Amino acid sequence: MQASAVNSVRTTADRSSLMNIGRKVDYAVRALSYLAAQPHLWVVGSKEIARRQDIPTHYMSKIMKDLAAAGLVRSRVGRKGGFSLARHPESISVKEVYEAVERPLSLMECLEKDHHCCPYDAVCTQISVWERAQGLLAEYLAGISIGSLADREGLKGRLNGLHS
Amino acid sequence: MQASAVNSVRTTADRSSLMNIGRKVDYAVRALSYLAAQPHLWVVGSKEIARRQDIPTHYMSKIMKDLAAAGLVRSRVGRKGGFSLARHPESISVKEVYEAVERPLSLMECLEKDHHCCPYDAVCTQISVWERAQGLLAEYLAGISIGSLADREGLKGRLNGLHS
DNA sequence: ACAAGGTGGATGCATTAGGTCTATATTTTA
DNA sequence: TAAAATATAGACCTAATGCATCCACCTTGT
Repeated sequence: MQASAVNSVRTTADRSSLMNIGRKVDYAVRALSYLAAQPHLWVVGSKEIARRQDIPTHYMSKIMKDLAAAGLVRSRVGRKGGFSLARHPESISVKEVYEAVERPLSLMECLEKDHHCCPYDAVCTQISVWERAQGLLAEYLAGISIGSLADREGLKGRLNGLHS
Repeated sequence: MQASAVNSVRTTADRSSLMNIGRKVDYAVRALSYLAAQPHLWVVGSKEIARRQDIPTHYMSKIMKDLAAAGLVRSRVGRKGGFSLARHPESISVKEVYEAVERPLSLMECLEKDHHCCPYDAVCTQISVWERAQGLLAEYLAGISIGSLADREGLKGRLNGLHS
């Protein structure tokens, strides 16, 4: 009788989380992509987003909270409530989304400002390598907008479209 | 009288492993950097590497095993045994090192060949983004050689050098 | 008033990161 | 040949993390 039946189809076969973008970011991008394709300021309920993009319902609530806290979406509480983008879709980058739900992009602790991760940072030969790698990544992701990923139908809809 | 006293000075304050290069890779690069600065085919015992680069001794043994299995170092068993680079330092890339001790560089499961991580890959809007990001990263890391990171003295030695 | 929504937080579980230890096989050298 | 120093193989341990689920509460439209 309720929408809880389907859920994520993924197997538990997660291999490593090192150097991996997590599901949280995946889900966040999916959700925002869906919102990005709606009419301006259109409010969409979380159930709808979750269903169309196949995101675990309750988990997404937490994610949307993060996105709201970061100022990427606006939420409306109460009946007929839901979410809408708080900014122009073209102005929201994937890097921002990542940092909204995860943390500032950082390939190693050493690279975090004022973190002084290990006593050797003054003489470390690798720091500059990871720093540059991280810079490349950040620059690229900052250049990709949610607008460019807009998805009016949602994954489910488009997948079924292929089948028909 | 023994080398076991110091160990890693890092606090336990690891934050997240998502999108993080792990310590294993850090240690592997340190070890290879040290070997890269030795005379050609010079054999160095693991105790010495561990001491000079401040790597947990037993943990490093496991790492060296991976590096040997990947053909990056040659090992010599028995007394006076140890490790030496199996290839020219300039020909060993950081990407290879990463993949020797960790796994093939992959930002998301979806990107792994033939993994078919989720039912939506055919209609996914984000895959190409992560694919390109991963490509940039891989390309950059493939261009950095262990030779360019060679460290004759090791972190400890060079740090003390600064103090004097 | 009440139902449909978001908010905030407690809780849970499987896996991984990171590391230690021991037993064994191999080689040098005394 | 015995002993010492080394790598190898793998079992084992622990805290933290990833990925959720659930619930009690507060807001708002009808």
